[in-house]
Amino acid sequence: MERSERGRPAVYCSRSCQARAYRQRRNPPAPVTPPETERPDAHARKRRRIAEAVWRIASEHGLHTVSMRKVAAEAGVSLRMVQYYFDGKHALLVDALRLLHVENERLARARIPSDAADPRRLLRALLDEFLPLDGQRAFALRVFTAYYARSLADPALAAVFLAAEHPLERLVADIITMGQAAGSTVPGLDARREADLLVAGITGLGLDVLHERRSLADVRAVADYHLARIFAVEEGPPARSADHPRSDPA
Amino acid sequence: MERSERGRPAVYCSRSCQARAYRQRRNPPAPVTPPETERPDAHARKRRRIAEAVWRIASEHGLHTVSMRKVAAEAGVSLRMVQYYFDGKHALLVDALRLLHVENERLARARIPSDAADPRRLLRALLDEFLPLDGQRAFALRVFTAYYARSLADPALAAVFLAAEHPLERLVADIITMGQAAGSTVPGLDARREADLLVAGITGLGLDVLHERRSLADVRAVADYHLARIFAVEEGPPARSADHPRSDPA
DNA sequence: ATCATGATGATACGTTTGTATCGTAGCCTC
DNA sequence: GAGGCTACGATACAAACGTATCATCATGAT
Repeated sequence: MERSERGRPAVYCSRSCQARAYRQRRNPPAPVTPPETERPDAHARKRRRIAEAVWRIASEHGLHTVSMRKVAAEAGVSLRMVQYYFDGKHALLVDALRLLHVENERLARARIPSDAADPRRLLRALLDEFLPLDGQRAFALRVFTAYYARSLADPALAAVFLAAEHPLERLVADIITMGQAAGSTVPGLDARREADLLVAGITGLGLDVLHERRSLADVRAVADYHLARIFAVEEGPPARSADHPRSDPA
Repeated sequence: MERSERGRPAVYCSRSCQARAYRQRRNPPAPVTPPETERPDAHARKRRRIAEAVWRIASEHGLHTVSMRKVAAEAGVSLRMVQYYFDGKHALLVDALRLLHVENERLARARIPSDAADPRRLLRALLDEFLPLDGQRAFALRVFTAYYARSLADPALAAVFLAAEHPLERLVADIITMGQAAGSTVPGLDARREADLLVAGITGLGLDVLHERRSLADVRAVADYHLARIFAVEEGPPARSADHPRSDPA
């Protein structure tokens, strides 16, 4: 019959405290964060701040070093707060991945030029999103990589990747098809197959850059080669945006 | 001056035991496993057996769930044995990765046909090594993926990948070059760029298969498309070398 | 016969980790 | 002004983890 075997020992301050504790013990389901999506301001900001701490730790020391206490310290809040805003460690990891995903999509969407005039240039900008071209993209790439590996053994994480990343190859394929329609591509292409290998390949090469197994210039040269292979050579000015192995780490 | 604060408390069985303990305490460096590469039989077999347990746990539940005790249980040995044969947890992980690498290279080398007659067929066989075509390859791919992510934050693991995997793109490039010399490829190719995207892309697509984000047939279709793009279309019989997933979970 | 050594069992320590409370302060509403 | 709710602090605890011993039993050298 012992009510509490763990946690702080029960030395009730008053009858009212004891009564409230008893009541809360009776109906455990979710008095915490019931709205889940409302409370548009402070609540979401706190969650985001804690999630950012998860990202930083995962990016710098790996996902396996993420603990509730480290996250709390990194976010500058108490352990209790991490528990309060997230439903346990697993939920924290899953939610942090979700948040990173929407954040990343927001940033990417802002970075690629919306003037869809030149399919080749558009495709180039899109593929650049998978390369660690700046600190932010390298950061996100590291975190995603850590999560990706973990998702092989965690269906909840896998679901986030599944739901999120899929239409990307289709987008690339659409851009190539657009180029085909405009007659600016080499004839006889299979847009879907080209898109599939491009996306998977550039992603992998981006990881190689993180690993310092390849230089960024090298990867961009590979991308340029294949873009030139797909699209008929044109583009009057050389348009070499960053071909020189300028070595721009970070 | 207390000699032992941790571990089993010192209740010496005899003066000789005490003397030995004292001596061992004085010179800590490596009385265990000093030969490191000799003792060709039993020692290496035990290490291998323990490493296999690491692989299995990493493949099934992720690298972050690997603990010394779990490894011991999975390998059917005592915790002490894992400590004895490996120098702590980190060394266990690193060595297990090294062993998996040599094992995988051995298997791959045995699988690809050594008759280097047809470059296209040879390349196809080589790329197949990165796809989870059977239980063994899927298994190894899962483990490597887990390690790869961790290696982003662990230089010792990164070193294993760096030293190991690099000449692979060069090999693919050489095969393409071989095809170019034989005149069986489309003109105007850059063998290195083609090899870089092929290896990175097929690897990434293989991961998609593990994630069940793609079907194996889909990935092989992508590979076939690009092989056909690189090599002039020929090959009378369809020449499907190993389509049936024979499922050999070694 | 003694002793060193390698392999293995047994056990315990100190720390970290996830989680479970209990308590309180500030609202807001009746 | 009593009671409910949310946000937060403080604390505690069991389990797991990495590691550090000590003990024992072979076997082979001295």
